[in-house]
Amino acid sequence: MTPRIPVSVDLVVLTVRFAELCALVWRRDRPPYAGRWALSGGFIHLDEDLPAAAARVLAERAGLPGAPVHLEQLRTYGYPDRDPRQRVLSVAYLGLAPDLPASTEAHMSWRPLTELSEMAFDHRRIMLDGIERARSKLEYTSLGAAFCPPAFTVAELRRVYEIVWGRTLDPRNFHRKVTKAEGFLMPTGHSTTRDGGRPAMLYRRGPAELLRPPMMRPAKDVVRL
Amino acid sequence: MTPRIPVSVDLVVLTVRFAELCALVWRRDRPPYAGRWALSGGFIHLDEDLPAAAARVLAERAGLPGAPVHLEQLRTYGYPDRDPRQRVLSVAYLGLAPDLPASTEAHMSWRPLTELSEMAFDHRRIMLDGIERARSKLEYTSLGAAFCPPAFTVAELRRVYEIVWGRTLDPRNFHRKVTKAEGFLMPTGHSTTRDGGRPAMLYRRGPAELLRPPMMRPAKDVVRL
DNA sequence: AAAATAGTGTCTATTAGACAATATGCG
DNA sequence: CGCATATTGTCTAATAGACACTATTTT
Repeated sequence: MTPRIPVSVDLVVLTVRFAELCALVWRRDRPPYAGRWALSGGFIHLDEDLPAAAARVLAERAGLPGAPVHLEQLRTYGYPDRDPRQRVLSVAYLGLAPDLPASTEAHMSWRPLTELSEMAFDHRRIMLDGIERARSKLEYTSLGAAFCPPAFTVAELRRVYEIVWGRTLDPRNFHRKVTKAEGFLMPTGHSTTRDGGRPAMLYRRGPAELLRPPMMRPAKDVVRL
Repeated sequence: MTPRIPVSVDLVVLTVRFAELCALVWRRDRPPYAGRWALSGGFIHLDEDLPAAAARVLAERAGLPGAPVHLEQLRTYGYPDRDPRQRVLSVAYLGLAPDLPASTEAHMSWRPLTELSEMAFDHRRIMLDGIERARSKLEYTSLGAAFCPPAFTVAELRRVYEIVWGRTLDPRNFHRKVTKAEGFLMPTGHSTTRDGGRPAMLYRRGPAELLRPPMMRPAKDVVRL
């Protein structure tokens, strides 16, 4: 007889708003961990693929149906006591989103990391793993643009990097790096003054997914979480 | 009622032998997929942590108890039809091992990739994901040494890189890179002539896990699998 | 000595890091 | 104009890629 285990999908959905890295969470209203912040999650259905379950949780539980969120599998958490009621295996997904309104209907809200020191279950560990994945993916992929609106300026992209990495970056060197990286940015032909000052060119995400050579975080930030 | 699913752990254990990248596999002797190569795996026990399950499968099913194998979680595969008998969720682990004898008792053998074009279930996809993980980890970590014996020469480490990446590397530039990388190699004070020619210094793995800046694969190999 | 492999050095191209100067909007 | 931000450019340091040379063993 093979042991069978309940399996859930939990989502670490990150965005950048008000110059802070925020996660999409809700406040539990019943035990266990009543009053603590929790990631959105749900049990997978018996005939459901994992990416489909993640998309469903994003739409139904996280309240972001159809939103342009980059979703990728993060890792699986299976420590037997992670849920005190019963053993639950959790396949965590990482979502990177532009600054979208949180669904009040789904009781979700964006909270900066500083407010999330106490979370339900092992959700803080999962969230920290997601943040570290996001930080390292900005180094060697073009995923930083997933935090931006469809058309964005180089400075807006730079602020994403600065906030996710927690370091200021030289605007001129950053500009050189991303505009010279083949396929990272596609000019839209338009510009905007929404950031003040001289109008900035607007770009869309290009087809390139990898950044070669990578843009390394300044060494100070390489410390483990 | 929450749906419960059987969960297995499958192991992609890789090594370098006879100048080839090899995976540890066994030949299935019953349906489904009778006669095909399969990864070692097993169902997780009800009270067992995932790393513990992976270690147990490595010892009992893969026949490598106590062997110095680097194990890390790879990813989770959950497509409903991946096992035709019943839905099984598989948490895959990647193992990197030195050239160890395969256990005949466990009916395991090391097979080069070229022999593994047809495998049971989705094991080829899992194995390819493991290989891609290994290839990319060689770029930015010191894990190449996990394929080597406890004491090894720079040339032996270089051959690991060459075989895993499928590219020849310049011996002098490689030597400079790894010997100047802080904490990658620790001199043992001994040397060996087992590779012929002038005696080579023997090193042990150093404490560093990350290689900064990374050693990038030549661009030709960056293509997706 | 010849062959084989290890290890060091040198030159150059590329890239990152620091920083100056110019451009173009707005109030 | 004066201010804010964008964009281009320049100089320098670090690193990678290409390649020559010397060192130390075995046969």
